[in-house]
Amino acid sequence: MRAAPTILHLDMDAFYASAEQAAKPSLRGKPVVVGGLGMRGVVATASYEARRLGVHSAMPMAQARRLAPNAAYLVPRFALYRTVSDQVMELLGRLSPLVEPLSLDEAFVDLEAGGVADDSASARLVGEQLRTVIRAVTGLSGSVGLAGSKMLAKIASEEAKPDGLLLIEPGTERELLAPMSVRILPGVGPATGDHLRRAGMTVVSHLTEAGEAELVRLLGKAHGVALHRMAQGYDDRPVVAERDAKSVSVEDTFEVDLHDRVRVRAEVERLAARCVQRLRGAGRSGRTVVLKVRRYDFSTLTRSETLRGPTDDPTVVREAAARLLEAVDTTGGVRLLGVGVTGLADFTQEDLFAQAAHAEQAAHAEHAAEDPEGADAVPDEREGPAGEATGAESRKSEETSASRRWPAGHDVRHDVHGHGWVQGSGVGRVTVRFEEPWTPPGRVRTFRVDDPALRPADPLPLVRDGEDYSSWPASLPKSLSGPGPGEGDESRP
DNA sequence: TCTGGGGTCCTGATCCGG
DNA sequence: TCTGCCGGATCAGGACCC
Repeated sequence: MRAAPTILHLDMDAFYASAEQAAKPSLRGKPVVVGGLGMRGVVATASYEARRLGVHSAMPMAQARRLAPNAAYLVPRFALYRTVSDQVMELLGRLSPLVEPLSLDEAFVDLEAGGVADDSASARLVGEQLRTVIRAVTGLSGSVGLAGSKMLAKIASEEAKPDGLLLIEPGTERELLAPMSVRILPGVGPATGDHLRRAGMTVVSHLTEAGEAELVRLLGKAHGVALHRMAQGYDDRPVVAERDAKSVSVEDTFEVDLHDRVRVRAEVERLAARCVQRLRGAGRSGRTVVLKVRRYDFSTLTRSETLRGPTDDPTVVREAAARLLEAVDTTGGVRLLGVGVTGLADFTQEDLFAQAAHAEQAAHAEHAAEDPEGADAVPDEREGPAGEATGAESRKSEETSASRRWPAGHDVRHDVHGHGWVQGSGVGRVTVRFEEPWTPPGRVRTFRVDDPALRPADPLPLVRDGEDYSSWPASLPKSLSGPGPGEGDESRP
């Protein structure tokens, strides 16, 4: 175990919801819920105001609406979140070459590898500066955990939330962990948590007392050994800067269960095309095609087929997925379909067999009728912000064209009233609130959905004319053995 | 009242070849 | 030729994570 707490874990607070509040002044201080708005949507992120009402991630949207009927409900805008995430990751990259992003809003940083910290004091200084700079650049708050390992750094940031920093001093790990719920350990979810609880183990100290042999007996080799180590605070997983994806998949849950076999087949073909599009976008090919089917009763099954070589040919993947579907009983209804590819290889290793098959097929039929690039993966109406977030929704739900063109929360611009966002739409009308991230809460107006003066718009940056942090963290002491940083943890760059 | 989408990793069963 | 053993590949499912 390393001595110094120089692994940093950053976790942006209620990221999607906070970004929406930053973009929409009228929502600040109010409960905001971001997630799928359809009948079968779930909560992706709830603002802290909404959490106080009992709303949390992964909760069915219908339940959230009952708990917080007056909250603002918005569809996710990944383009905006990715922009903010890129800004944050760029700042982290200035601290160290070893940055491991876990998602859009979370990452590990090895500060020692970056030469910016080698003890508690210097690590804390970097952490506090980072929080300050992130707030200045993005307008959002993030919580920082610092410890000697990834597991503890993550636990620390969790404990620091929201908008805080916690450093776990070396030597204090075990007593800190001892009284905590077993659920804080990575790898302990609902099932394992239940399992352990039935064996009388609810807190971390119970795990260390039980011993490795007992945990292996209960949970199996890999899980048992790993958990026993984690419970003692041991975790030597390194921060890994880049890791290759091992699979690519797409899936859709349908607003209403599918019963028509023809429709099911058509959806599988569509998903296969989308999957290949993503695969090609990543410059990869894959060898194993996986079909996923969730039935009406939520039981899920997968079927897979391994080809003789990696492929990125839409025809090959589509046909494999179709074959797999033939072996699945879908009577009773299908709730979800998914198509994935694993066993990824580099794009250059073209599957000769598939190439030959495709060439042969092309020779037989003029394929003007269908586009092998997967044109049917592109939603019918691509104009406007409805494209990315709700393209799939629009085809499978009964939504009106109004809600398709004007998704809740998306930005718009009006010739007369300026920049705003869609508060709601329906029965031929769209309601817009006109405000910008740096204005006071704005006015609400309603228009016809086909008002020519109203157009979709790109998100605005969340911060305007921020301070210049382009030289950060140059002000940090390069020589860590020198006089060292000041005691204050609020030293601004 | 229900339970998203995109991933990772592990386990156990089965098959196959040496 | 038969049998047993072993290891690798494949397949399906489950748990977990954000």
